[in-house]
Amino acid sequence: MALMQPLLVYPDPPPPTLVQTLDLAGYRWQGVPSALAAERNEPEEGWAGALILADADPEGAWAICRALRKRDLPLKPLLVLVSGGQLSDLELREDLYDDFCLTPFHPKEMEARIKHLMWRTGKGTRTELVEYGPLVLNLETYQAVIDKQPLDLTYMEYELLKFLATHPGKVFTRETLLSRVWGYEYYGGARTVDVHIRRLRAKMGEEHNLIQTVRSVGYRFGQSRWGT
Amino acid sequence: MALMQPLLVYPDPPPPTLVQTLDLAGYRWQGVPSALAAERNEPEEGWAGALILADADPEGAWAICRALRKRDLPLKPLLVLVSGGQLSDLELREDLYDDFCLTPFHPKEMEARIKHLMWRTGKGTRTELVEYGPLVLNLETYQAVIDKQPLDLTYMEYELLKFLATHPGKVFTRETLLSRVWGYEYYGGARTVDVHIRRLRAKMGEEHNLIQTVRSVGYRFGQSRWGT
DNA sequence: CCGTTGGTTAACGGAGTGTTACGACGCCCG
DNA sequence: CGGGCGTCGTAACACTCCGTTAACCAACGG
Repeated sequence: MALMQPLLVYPDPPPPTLVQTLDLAGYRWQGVPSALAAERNEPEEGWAGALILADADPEGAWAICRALRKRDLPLKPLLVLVSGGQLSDLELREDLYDDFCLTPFHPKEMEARIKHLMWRTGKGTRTELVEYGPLVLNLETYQAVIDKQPLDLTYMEYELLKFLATHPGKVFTRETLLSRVWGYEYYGGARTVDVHIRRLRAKMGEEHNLIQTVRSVGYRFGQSRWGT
Repeated sequence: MALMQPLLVYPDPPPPTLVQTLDLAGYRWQGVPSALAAERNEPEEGWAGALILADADPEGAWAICRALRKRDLPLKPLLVLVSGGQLSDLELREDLYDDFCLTPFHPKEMEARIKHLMWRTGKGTRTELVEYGPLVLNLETYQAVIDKQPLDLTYMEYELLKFLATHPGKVFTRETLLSRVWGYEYYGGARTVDVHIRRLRAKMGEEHNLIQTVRSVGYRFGQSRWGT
């Protein structure tokens, strides 16, 4: 059961039970203490996937997930380990993980999940696209297209639009957007969101009002899947 | 908290713990005893996904999975429930399921898996709804619909209607409404409530008198639920 | 250095909200 | 039967708050 590329594991060092499970299953792996280290220690062949323990240090764990997802190759099989009490944390972070496993975990279950995850992404759909009406986001190339015409978006604009477009219809407060798009510990004026929304609207053209403002609440992307 | 399409569940009837979990989470579901029944009883909207219990009758369960996968629309979110001893069974059947869960399961884990599966496959996510007769409030999108036609409500109108609709039949004094909808330490004229009630009634149309005034007391939403 | 990107601030306009005034209706009591 | 009183519906008005917008500044990276 040899794996060409190593698994990324957070934190470093991982707990003994996890080490034992991975070694017994024959996986190559490497612990990393931070997002920066993950980037720096990345092997030339790249990571085969990531295994993030979130029960001890949830904040750091989700930060890592976000960092990994925002990389040039956001498509890593990403498995998070959470405690039972953290199940509710998963709800608003659907996009940050591919699968999860409860701690304490059954070694066989962990192994099965890793295997299935590899299988899924191996034969997987390479077309990582987000589409909504005339808008298409290519998550691999970081390009946006509307009405078949390329959009020139900056990094933040792209991230904001991506987040909104992956949750169509849902209303988000500025605070939520700041925490989910900018980062959890971000502290800045809420008007920042307004301005970025405005720039997005300007670049997308006035003909499609894909982003609607819900007064006294926040912003919403697209129509509710629901209407009519 | 409703799902447009029902979940397919095998076997029929499912064990009580599963029934309870699904009902508590607010999912529509339907048990089917066989692959044939699954095809025959398929609702017009189709299945939202499948939940296959494999611990009691593995043979039958995998047969169902195979049948579902071979259909014209093979890509259903398919979740299998297996016991710890069956983990090795998963290995050779990677293509027959999208996710799995160990029995006995944690209700919250099951709910999280279903939700994540729905999200992954892009199918409609479970939306939090408040429904009463012809009125539907979508709490995620801050949209209101009556007789399948969208209502354009302001923030306060929406909040007031939401509060009333979540307590159908109950009478609230203006003071109570002011404190529960506007805020606890709100101090303002009681006629404020009247005006908002009026605007709500106007926007909802005169044909449904969903909001009734109880003279000298306050307002009530929906029909009173006095027995007789 | 200059150009790009991200974030802040302040002014402006307008939708949303609360108040007031007045008329209509019902109820009690003479 | 008919005032008088309290309650509710309605419309108009004024003000507050919120979102938009533009301009400005800071942090980069070449």
